Amino acid sequence: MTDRRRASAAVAVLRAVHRQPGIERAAATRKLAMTSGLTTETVARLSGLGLLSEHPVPPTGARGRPTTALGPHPRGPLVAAVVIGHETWRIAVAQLGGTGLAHTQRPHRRDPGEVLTVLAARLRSLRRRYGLRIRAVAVSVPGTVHGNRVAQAANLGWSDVDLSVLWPRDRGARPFLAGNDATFAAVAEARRGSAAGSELMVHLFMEAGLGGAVVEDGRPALGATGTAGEFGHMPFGDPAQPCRCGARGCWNTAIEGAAIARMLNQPPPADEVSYSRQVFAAARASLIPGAPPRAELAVVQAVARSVGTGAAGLANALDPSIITLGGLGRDLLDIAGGQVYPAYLAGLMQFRRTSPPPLLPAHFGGDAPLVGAIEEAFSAVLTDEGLRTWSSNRRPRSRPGRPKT
Amino acid sequence: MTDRRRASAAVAVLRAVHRQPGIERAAATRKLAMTSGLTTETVARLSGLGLLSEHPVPPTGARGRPTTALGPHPRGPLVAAVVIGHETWRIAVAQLGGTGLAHTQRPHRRDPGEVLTVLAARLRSLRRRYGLRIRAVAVSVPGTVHGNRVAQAANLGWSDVDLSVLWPRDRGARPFLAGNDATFAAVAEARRGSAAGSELMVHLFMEAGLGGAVVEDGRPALGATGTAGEFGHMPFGDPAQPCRCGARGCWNTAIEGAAIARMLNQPPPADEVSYSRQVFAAARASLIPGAPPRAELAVVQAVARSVGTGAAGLANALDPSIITLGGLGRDLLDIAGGQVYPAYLAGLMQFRRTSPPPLLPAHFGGDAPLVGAIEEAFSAVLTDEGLRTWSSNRRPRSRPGRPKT
DNA sequence: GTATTATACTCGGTCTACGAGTAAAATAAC
DNA sequence: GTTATTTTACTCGTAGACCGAGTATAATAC
Repeated sequence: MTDRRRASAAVAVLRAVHRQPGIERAAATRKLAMTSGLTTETVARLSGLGLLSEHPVPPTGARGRPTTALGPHPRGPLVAAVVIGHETWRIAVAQLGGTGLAHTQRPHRRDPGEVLTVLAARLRSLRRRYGLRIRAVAVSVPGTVHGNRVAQAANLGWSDVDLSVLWPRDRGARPFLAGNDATFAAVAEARRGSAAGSELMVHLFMEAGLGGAVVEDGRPALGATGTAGEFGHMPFGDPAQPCRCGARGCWNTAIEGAAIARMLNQPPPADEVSYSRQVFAAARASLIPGAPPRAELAVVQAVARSVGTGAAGLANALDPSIITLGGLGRDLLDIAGGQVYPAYLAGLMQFRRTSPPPLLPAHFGGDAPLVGAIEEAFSAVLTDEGLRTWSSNRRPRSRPGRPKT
Repeated sequence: MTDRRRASAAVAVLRAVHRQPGIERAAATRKLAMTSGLTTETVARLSGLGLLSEHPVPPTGARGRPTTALGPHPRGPLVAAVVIGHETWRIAVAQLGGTGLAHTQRPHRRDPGEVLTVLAARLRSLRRRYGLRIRAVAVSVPGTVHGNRVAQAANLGWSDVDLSVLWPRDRGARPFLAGNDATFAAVAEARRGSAAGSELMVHLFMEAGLGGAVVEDGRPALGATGTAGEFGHMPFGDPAQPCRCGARGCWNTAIEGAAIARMLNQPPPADEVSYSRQVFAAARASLIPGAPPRAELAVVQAVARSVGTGAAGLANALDPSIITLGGLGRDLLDIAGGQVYPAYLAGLMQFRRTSPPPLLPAHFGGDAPLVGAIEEAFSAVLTDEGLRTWSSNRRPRSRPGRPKT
């Protein structure tokens, strides 16, 4: 039968090392409730496979035989992460633990063909350089992603773009994941950011509009078609306001750049992300003592109240242990936390107010989608299946020495 | 290490039989991707343990050695389910597959002490009658449940009531689960109702207010504190309307009995559930051709639009494969489907409209919480741990014959 | 009757993890 | 300095679950 087991001890150890590089053997043994014998076997096997390395730890002064620290192997598995932003693209290669080995960032002109051609070339080059060490690729896009296609990316002006050209399938069938930037950002916060270790978190990612994700034990809720997390299209707004999505009263109509422009009696901006950033900067400037009051501040405060109320509604419905605000949401808390928090508390059901889920700024800024993409790529690698594939790739050269001629 | 495996083959077979009693051995073998040898071993073991029974199947006329059908064992494990409703309580005992062996329903006077005393006595009696065959108990309450306590149950007038008195812990530590009726109703629909087999469903359960749950692969999303699913307290309503929960603009303020009374310029009803039912009945009556138009119909239609719009918002955010409407929601679709569906479609993001998640009436009516409670109780039983407990309980009498004197 | 087909059963082998016992490498006590 | 204590690592026999190849069984088809 197709392997009915959960993560084997080997995968559990790899995941523990990925989550916390440098974790000590003895600590991992306890945390995973393993017997010391199993740890010995497992670590020996994983080291032999080139999956992790052991290092001595500096003496602690405590009694007992010293343990060792577990870290990524210098020739161990890697993942590639690609982030297509509204002005630049980024590529990174990361090893176990999430630390990067390579990183490139370039501006682009939003032409899908052009961008994908350049990125495909970069990925080919990485493939040549790292070979089979690259075990998975994740691509983040600021838009709606269905399978490997970008259905719609408003801020890029893309629609129905096939991303699978970036990573031709090879015999190894290495995982290729495409996803929404807000979802990846949420994963980043849940695994390594403000919500690290949380069982159930909600991330609200505010850039042009509002996106995000529910993340349970580090796994994002992707929905039936992979398009969950469009929180900006819940009817938390004014029912009279039409939204670009075709509905009315979407939360986004109280938050996104076009909404801010409307409230400021300005024409709809061409680049909403940059526009919102400017308005936020202006609002922030008027906070400086003695600075003249500006209309931008009042608008940002209105947005803040809307975000607070909506966050409370999500807390009521989903009962998360924590909510994080990313992207411009971090600035929002900074500039108008005095509006966000009261609105949040007021929107919570009475019984939730005694210990409300913390509403915190995200830990990551612009790196969030990249970190999340790396995490998701590793999630696809650190499985029993991934372990099998890695082992079988290495088996041919298991006997060290020159290849026979 | 503490058993790292997923459900063993034995548990997988038990779950398959529970899901589909009478499933054929050969079909189960294929469905679970088992080898025939493993099936032989597993079925023999489970039959021997008194967990399931084999029956010949009527000849199909097809070639090949005939298979057998798998069903619950006549002395196999049972669960008890208790449903406390706003006017009556119910208790049922069910065997593998969910079919009932016993069922009682009685009216009550909403006095917590009185109700719990009677229910505890009934459960003691069931315990005497069925002994250790009862492996778990689930209790459904129309209110907010934290652990084993009812935090608040508005329609019962209960607050801070401890349910654990119903089921004293014994050595076996048999699972005792308390939960919200809407959550159990959602599970019922997801496992055996309109959304049977769905990967990701959202259930909206409308009784006094709106509750429900997101159910993924049959498992309800309970939230960090077990109080997820309070969809009625998302701000989908008029921001000016105060809600009993302490917030403003809750969806409930457009839907619940008090809201309906307000819209009809009537005083707030004492029993909202009954009141809403009456209004719905009046609205339904005015649909009969030739009947005089009634204000109730317009109000129910307004409620319908609100439900449709909100359901769309949830679909946008959560991307379910199906949404079901239970409780009064079934009547709502019946009476005012012409308002629900257009509002639902209009509220969906453009790209979801080409194949929107079906919005269907629930399959179960008043039985939904009972069926869901039985399902959840069995979920707690059909695990490796549950299997171990059952086996160890039987081990003493493993050698058939009279007990030694 | 014999062939074909679908299913069930048998049994040796593998893999994972347990658990009890032993060894190693540090500090603490005398 | 030697011995005791503590913590961790390693060894090895055993148990359990499942695979997989081969065999047996019970039906229909020819």
